[in-house]
Amino acid sequence: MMQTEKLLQNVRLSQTNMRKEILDILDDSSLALSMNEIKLRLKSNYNRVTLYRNLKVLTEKGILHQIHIDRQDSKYVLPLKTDKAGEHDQEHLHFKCLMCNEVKCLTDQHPEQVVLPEGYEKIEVNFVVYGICRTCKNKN
Amino acid sequence: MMQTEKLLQNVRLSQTNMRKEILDILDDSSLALSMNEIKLRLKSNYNRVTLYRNLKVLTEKGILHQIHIDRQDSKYVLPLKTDKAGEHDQEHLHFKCLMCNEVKCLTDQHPEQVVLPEGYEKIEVNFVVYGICRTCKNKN
DNA sequence: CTATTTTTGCAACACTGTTGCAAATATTTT
DNA sequence: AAAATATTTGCAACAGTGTTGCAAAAATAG
Ligand SMILES: [Mn+2]
Ligand SMILES: [Mn+2]
Ligand SMILES: [Zn+2]
Ligand SMILES: [Zn+2]
Repeated sequence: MMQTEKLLQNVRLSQTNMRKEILDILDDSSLALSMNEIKLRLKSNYNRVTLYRNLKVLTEKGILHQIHIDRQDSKYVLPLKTDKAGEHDQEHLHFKCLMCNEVKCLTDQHPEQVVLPEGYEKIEVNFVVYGICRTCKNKN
Repeated sequence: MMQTEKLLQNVRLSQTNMRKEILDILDDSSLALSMNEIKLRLKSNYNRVTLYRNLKVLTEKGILHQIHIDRQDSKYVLPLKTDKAGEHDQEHLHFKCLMCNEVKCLTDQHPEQVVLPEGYEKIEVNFVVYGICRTCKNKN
């Protein structure tokens, strides 16, 4: 069980049911989840705008990390997952399987440091590899 | 002037006005352009669905390359630009300036080869770096 | 417990994605 | 070049996400 209360407290956000559920859902999931996948796992029928606003604020506060898969897909992960603390500390790639659509963080490899042109400043990165996962490959 | 006719011919797509304009617009642009930025540069008022379908089919045929910036932004480039032929051949990073929102292909650097877990197959990559460009940096 | 602050749900609108279908246009065949 | 065929376009329509304003509800501070 994760200390959701602590996470919210640290960034001075109220402890609401939806927020605690979102964090629990992501803590339990081994995959990055979309807004809709999170919505389907919520216990009650919350409003979609509220979910949108909560994912947004949790991302802005740095509690959640948003992966931009493509125009119609974006996924969220909880870097401080109970069983994975620390793995997310460095830049890493993400993998989206084009058959099953699952998204995984490839935290065991770290891309070399990005070198930008003179005068450019890096703030954040979004690295996604698209392909076929092992499970899907073994199915056909 | 680019051989738009050749490009379309090669993939057996009809030579329509919109398609030729799209290719000309991207050939002229030093930046990756969004659907809307392309729409604004079109000579006549084409239908947005048609533009969407053309960008889609041109991307599927491999003539255009689509960069997934984030959930509300995706950009298109013409890798075979008249003055840049070949630069796009290898995997490369893209840079989005969070102040001016411009997106550039960083074709002079190539990230090291991606290594995936055993059994995974890579099909495509999408690497985006967010930050501040030199121009914007010099403004403040 | 009360006052204050924050969050929620709802309505409303914007934009992109997506499909079906008939009309228009491009290509192929005679 | 005209007719036949294949492809593309524009329009209507709907879906999903993003986004804001605002009043009601819930959480937090005093
Ligand atoms: Mn990640
Ligand atoms: Mn590029
Ligand atoms: Zn898969
Ligand atoms: Zn800039």
